This record gives sequence, C-alpha cells and structure tokens, in this order.
Amino acid sequence: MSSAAPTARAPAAGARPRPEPVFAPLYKQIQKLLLESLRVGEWKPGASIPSETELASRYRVSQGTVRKAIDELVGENLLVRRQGKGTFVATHHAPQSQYRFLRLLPDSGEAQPARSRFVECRRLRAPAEIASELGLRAGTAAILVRRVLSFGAGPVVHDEIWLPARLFRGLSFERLANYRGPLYGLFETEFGLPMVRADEKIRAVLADERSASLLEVDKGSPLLLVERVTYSYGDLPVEVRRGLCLTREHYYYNMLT
Amino acid sequence: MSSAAPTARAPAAGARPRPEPVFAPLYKQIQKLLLESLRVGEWKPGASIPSETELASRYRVSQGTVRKAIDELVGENLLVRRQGKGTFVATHHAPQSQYRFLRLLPDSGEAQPARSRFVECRRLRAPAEIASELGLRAGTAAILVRRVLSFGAGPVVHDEIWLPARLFRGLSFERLANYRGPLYGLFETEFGLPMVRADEKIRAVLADERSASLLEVDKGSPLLLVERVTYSYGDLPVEVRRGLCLTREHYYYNMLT
DNA sequence: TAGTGGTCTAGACCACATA
DNA sequence: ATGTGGTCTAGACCACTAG
Repeated sequence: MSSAAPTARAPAAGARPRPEPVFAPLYKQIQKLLLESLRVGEWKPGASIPSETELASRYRVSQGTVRKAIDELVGENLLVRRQGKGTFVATHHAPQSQYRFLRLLPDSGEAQPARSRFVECRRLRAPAEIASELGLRAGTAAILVRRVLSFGAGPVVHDEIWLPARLFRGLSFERLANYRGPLYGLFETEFGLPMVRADEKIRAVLADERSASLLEVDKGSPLLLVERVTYSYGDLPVEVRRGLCLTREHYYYNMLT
Repeated sequence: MSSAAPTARAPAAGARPRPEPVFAPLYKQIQKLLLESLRVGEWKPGASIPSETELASRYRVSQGTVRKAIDELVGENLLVRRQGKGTFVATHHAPQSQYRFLRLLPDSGEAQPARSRFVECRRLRAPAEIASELGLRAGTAAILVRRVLSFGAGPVVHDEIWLPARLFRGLSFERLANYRGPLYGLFETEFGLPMVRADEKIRAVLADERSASLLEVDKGSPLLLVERVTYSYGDLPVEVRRGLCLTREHYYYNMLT
C-alpha cells in the first residue's frame, strides 16, 4: 500500500458492521469497536486483549492507529499496558486497581488496607431520587447495602449503597459477608458488572444518630458526605452510594491540573 | 534522512545543552526542554509556542516526536491546542481556564460567575506548618490574604491564603481589591507566577466564629475544608490555601476513572 | 528466539483559520 | 493560498518478557 491512506477519514475498509457511519477519525472508530468488545464481555477483566498488530490486521489499519485508539482507553484506566506482555482489561481484583475509586488517606503513616463490615442488606423499592440516578422508575426493586469501612484502628466510613435488584439477583448479606476482596471485584466477577467510572458530589454534613453510632462519634460530628454514582461500560449506572466519612484522621485527596 | 533514526534512544543531535544526558525517550527529552522554556518564561501564558514543524527542525526530530512531547503537556493543561491557529500556553485569564481549579457547583441551576470580596491582607511570619508546605523556613515573611467568594446570592467560601512574601513584593489589599479577574490571573500577570497544579486535602469541619460570621451561618455549621497547595512550573510551591466551603447549596465535584 | 508493547521517522493528506 | 494542528501509513528498531 502506498504511503497515502486510501481513505484517510473514510470508514475503515471492511472492518465490522458499524451502527452509523459516523464522521470521525479512524482511531476513534477503532476505539468504539474496542469499547464495544469490552462492553459485551468479549474480553473479560484481567484478560489480555489481542496484540496491537493483531488488531491492526483485523481492522485493516496500521499499528499506529490501533495504538492511538488504545492510548485513550489506557488513559481512562479501562485498559492496562504491560510492555513485553500485552494489553489487559482493567480489573478491580488487581492490586494496582484495588483502591482506584478510594480517595481517603490517613493524616499520618501509610495507607492501611480497608476492612469491610457489612451491617445490612435489604431488598426494597428505590426512592425517587435514587431511582432517577440509577435510570430506573421510582419504586423499582433495589438492594440497599449498608457497611462500615475501617483502616487500621477505628471505623472511618459508613456507606449506604443502592443497587438495581435486576442486575444483582442473588445478592445476599451472607454472600457479601463471605466475599474476600473489594466490593467492585464482586460486582465484576459475580455479576459481570465491571465498574469503570464514578461521579462524586462532596459535602460537609453533621452525623445523624445512625452514622454517629456506626462511626463511634458524637451525633452532630462533622462528616464528609460523598455521593457517588458508579457506571459500568456504556455509561450504565450501576450503583448509587452515600459515603459518610470521618475526617478526623483521614482526608479525601484530589489533584487539580 | 533514512527511516531509521540515527539515535533512536540517544540524545537528540545538537538540540541544546542538557543538564544530564538522561536515558529517556526522545520525546521525553523534548518535553523537558519545552517545560524548561515554559518555566523560564520564554513563552508567556496566553502566547503561542512555535509550530510543531518549527520545533521539530529546531530540535532535529520529526514532527511526530514533537507532537508526542506536546501531547502530555496538553494533557496536564499546561498547553492548549487550537487547530489551524497554533499551540498556546495555558492562562488563567482565558475563559476556559478561568475556573480550572474551582470544583464547586450549585445544586441547581447554572454555575454562576464567582465574586471575590477581600477581607484582609497582612504581612506576617509564616507558621511552621504553612512554611513547611511552602518550602520555607518557619518564621519567613509571608502574606496572609483572607477573602469571601460568592456565586449568585450569598457567600459560599471563606479562603485563607498564604503566600511567600518574597514572591509577591508589592501585593497589597488595594491591589487585590482593584484587580479585575481571577486571583491566579493576578499571580500570573503581576508576579510572573503561572499556577499549574494544585493538591487538595478535603475534610469536614465545624464553622468557627469567624467563618460562621463571614459565611452568614451559625457557628458549628458543617463546612467543607479544602486545604490546597498550589504549584507553579518546576513544582515550585507558591500558595497554601485553606478554603472553608458552605455546602448547603453547592457541592464539590470529582470524577474518578 | 519470538512476541508484545514503545519509540521514531518521513511523508502524505485532511480540517480549520486567516489573509 | 498558506500555515497550523490532526490523522494515517509503512517500516524500522528498541526494550521487556517468557519459553
């Protein structure tokens, strides 16, 4: 093939059926295909995807174009590159991704591993606001999980977690309590729902009776309220979480650029 | 030049004197040179840097390599690309970068423009902790600025801002009060200190007397405490800021990937 | 030794902005 | 028409990993 691309900005030659022949750079089209393969589970979390040259020949583009498509997915932490080994689908089981969505650090000392103590797991109807954030109709069946997170000494976070019941059939208190590893690892492995993104809204509030008791502080203590909506592939909302964090010896960190 | 680079991973031929001939990819070396040009102010905020082809011939590398060097700097918001026009040094004066480091949004409605009301501007000795974060010796001269930020209706943030006096000679209450535009715009234009990065630690606290009064709430109200250290080029710490935010009608947003 | 990601080049062409 | 960023290719070679 000569150096001039036959269709620089035209559809990739005979790659795959695409829903709509969008006008977009080639690498964006490839990216969309990769994303779709991830979404339908063609490549599972933790597994390797085909090599860049393999993908290049499959999609009939150059290796550089595939590379650029992968670049952004790596930037979004959906894929992980390992030189000499391959490119892998991110998993919450990996030590590196274990605390991907946890932004709490202790004021002093090393970050301690998190310990989860489950308090409650009930099936009930989603309140209007929760339902709306999960893209459900109000009153749809949901699962409410309540837990306390500790790092090192005392309790630090009281999480109230809402999940669409239809995505988590068979989830029970026992199953949570017996599961080893991070919660999102369970979502991924047991329910086929890899969590890929979270939006958070953070506020300061006063501890109510329940949180005060669970976190072993006085009612009216200041707590960080972290309201999170977590998404799987394709912007599918899967979880709404209200985390109440005791920031006496921990802080929420963020870096702005 | 043949397709094989003469020194793929070796130093760029006759580019510039480099401090140490580090073993690093060519584009990383170019990046370092660009960063240095930014640091010394060879290209000012808001101005355009030389074109990719110009830089390529200056550094004797291909355009693609320059491009990759620029890519990451764009990713860190240090540079801004504008197709057809050029690549520009980020500035806090630009509307797009105006609220780059402001993560507060109203619960409902559009984001309102921020209004600053300065309360205090004093010169005093930096307390040990502040000094340490600014990389100064305790007791070094510092400037303390206090202000209240409002969006729309009432006050929302009480900022306590510490600056090294030697970097901000001539800063006064009047100068702050009369300045039009964002504070970091003033840092950049009046003191040659472009702010490029900030690290934040976020906690929930109770309003003390002063904050309560400034924010027009009861003492003991829950407030978001945002402790920020802001850096200029070369990881130079320039500002320590304690922001106390009223999160009754606003929230701090964050996106995790 | 072979396979995979990582870097680099030279050159072509597209898209956008401006004169 | 010209200059700038943006995309794409084909091919080469480097660095890392593992059999």
